[in-house]
Amino acid sequence: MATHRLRFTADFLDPRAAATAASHLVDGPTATHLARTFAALADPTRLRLVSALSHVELCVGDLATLLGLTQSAVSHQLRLMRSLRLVKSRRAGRVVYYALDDDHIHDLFHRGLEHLQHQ
Amino acid sequence: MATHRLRFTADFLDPRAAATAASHLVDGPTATHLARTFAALADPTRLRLVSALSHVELCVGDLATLLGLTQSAVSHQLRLMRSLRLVKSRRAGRVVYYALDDDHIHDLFHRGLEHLQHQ
DNA sequence: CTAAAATATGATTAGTTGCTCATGTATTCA
DNA sequence: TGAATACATGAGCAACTAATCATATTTTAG
Repeated sequence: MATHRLRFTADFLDPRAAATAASHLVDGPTATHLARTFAALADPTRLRLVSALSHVELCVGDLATLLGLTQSAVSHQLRLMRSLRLVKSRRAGRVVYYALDDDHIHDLFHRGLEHLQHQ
Repeated sequence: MATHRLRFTADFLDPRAAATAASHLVDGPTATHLARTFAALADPTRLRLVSALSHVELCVGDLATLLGLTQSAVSHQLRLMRSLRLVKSRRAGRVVYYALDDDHIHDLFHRGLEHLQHQ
């Protein structure tokens, strides 16, 4: 949580508040990493894929039919989601089944939904 | 959570799995709305602003100094964050103080951090 | 009233993104 | 082996985004 030490010689209007803020400020690399995690959930298609896969695994074609998208669009998104460890794949013959890789993702997704309903 | 009724005459490879997925699939508008929430946290600068404001309010200039950004860049982000109800502002003379508008946002932010550390 | 300080905002731009289209790869079946 | 099925992928494009630069607005001090 704490960042590198700061010189408060810079003229802050409120040095005390700035010091408090600084002690909680996340550093750049951490912020970038965390931003990538949220960015993974910052797209309607990916959110719908997460919700579809939240209780059952599905193959690419069925996901495409379900969401009303082309197979290509879904496959591109799944590749991205796999690189981000959101989903994992399992091959069965010529069919590839996708499932959530991690409960945490579904948890974040659910927290987000709760946040929506609570306002 | 449940979406509109689906015709399963479409040839799903696995109709049972598809029906299960459909019952959990979020609809388009909800997904779009939720995506906007996550998108608000999908930027390193906004995440750092949230962390800075997590325990204290700060004025625009001090936020800019703290993050090492221009006043303009910070002001633009704060305007966006205000429109998304992430932060609220309070004017005191010619200084405008910003604070988190909602505990839920800090909660989501924290959940995300936990997710990072847990892998 | 005027200058200065603090913040807000419009225009522009480089970078990113999500989809489509065409094509490539892998696997099964006749 | 060859056709068909399921999925993956590269190129290209339109839409979006976050920063910069210049300028406008608001408020205080003199």
